[in-house]
Amino acid sequence: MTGQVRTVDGRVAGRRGQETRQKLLDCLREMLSTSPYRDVKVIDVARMAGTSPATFYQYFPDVEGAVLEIAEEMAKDADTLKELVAGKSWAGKSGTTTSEELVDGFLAFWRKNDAILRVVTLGAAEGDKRFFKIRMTVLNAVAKPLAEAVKELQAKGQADKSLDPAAVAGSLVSLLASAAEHQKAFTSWGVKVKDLKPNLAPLVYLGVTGKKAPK
Amino acid sequence: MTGQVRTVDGRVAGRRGQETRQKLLDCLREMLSTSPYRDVKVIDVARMAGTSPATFYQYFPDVEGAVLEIAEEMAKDADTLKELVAGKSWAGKSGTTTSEELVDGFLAFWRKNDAILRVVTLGAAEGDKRFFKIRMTVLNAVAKPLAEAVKELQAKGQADKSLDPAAVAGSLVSLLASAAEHQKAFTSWGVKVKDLKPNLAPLVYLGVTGKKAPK
DNA sequence: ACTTGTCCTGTCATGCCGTCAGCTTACCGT
DNA sequence: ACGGTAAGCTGACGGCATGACAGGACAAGT
Repeated sequence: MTGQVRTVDGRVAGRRGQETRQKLLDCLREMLSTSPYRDVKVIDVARMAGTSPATFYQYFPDVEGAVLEIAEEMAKDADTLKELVAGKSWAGKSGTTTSEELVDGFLAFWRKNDAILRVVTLGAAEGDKRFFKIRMTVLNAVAKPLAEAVKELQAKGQADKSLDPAAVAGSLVSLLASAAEHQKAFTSWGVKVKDLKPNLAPLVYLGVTGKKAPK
Repeated sequence: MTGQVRTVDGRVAGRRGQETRQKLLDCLREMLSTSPYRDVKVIDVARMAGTSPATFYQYFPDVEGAVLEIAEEMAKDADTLKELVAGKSWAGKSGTTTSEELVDGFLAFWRKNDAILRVVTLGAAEGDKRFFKIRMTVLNAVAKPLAEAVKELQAKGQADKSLDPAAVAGSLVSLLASAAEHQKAFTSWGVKVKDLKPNLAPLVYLGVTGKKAPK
């Protein structure tokens, strides 16, 4: 179903080939987290993988193509983020717990994938549809269930109905993404990294429920 | 005092030189808004400016150096953002107006400079101190006075004192920046561009005052 | 050992990078 | 008007990355 892995010139990749391919992806990932995206060169990736540039071009059309591969892998992984929101309660103190766990889980995911997410974010901002779609997959993993939660609270009359649930959820997820990507900014505002969660969680709670977080 | 403009090899730039330099910057700016950052080449900028690559290198060490120049210019411009918050009232309905004007002004600024801000954001995320500083200058133009406003409200007992004003202000500014940079994301959530302001403004109000926005 | 298809790399044409020497142009004092 | 001086620009060049291809190495089955 998922079609075998293929080289650029159409051959199917065997065991050894897939290993090489994977090694190239791993090295590229490593490279992305140590050099500016603009400076990542095929030749460096190939060197690090102990192979030649020609080999790289056998498996990927260019650096961007390989980056997309890594990004898609990560997007699959983002599915686990759904469970941070789906089926969770926002009532009273358990709502506080929910928001804290959401912030924590989201920040952890971003931190784990920060290098690739940086590139995805850039690509999306530049209007590249493929990167945009990947970014939306990640954000939606949280935003969709979050919007559902807001809608339910509104239906129960426990939240401000004048707000669009999708907009609220989207805003909160954007906030989390931005905070995760630029943690250093908060540090320079005097907010220590370990204080990030206690400061963001009440805002999430506030956004979802429209009420101050209970003690 | 502000030292004249100098070429890379130390000559002082005269009238004609400054014109060329400026033309190169303008073309680079244009280029950034039409091509992915990774694909912006010195030779293209030079061609567009009707000059040669060698001339480019006379005024800038490399593409990044020229980008920094553009970014610094923009950062100066960001000073006007202060007035969106400084001295504004958050009481009752005038608070609604304040938050709406803030959202509007901020989004407009970001839209106007989106290409260069994209690169600045990337550079900052990659840990480049020069880009980080520029980004903070822009964000602080809003975040600092906003934190002041929150602090004052807290002092008057009109806002939740358990939250760090700097963290709240930083979060809200991050949210605005993220929303501005990824307006298309909201569109894909079914939030039209013109609905962005009415949806973000109440959140800002909510974040600052801790209360639901009045009608 | 031979065949077959996968896998890798040497090599090459092309194009961008970044530098330098040297030519042209503008400005200034006399 | 004229020459001197510094600013301004570019052609040319070595170096390196890109991307394509053909051919050799290798593994597996017969």
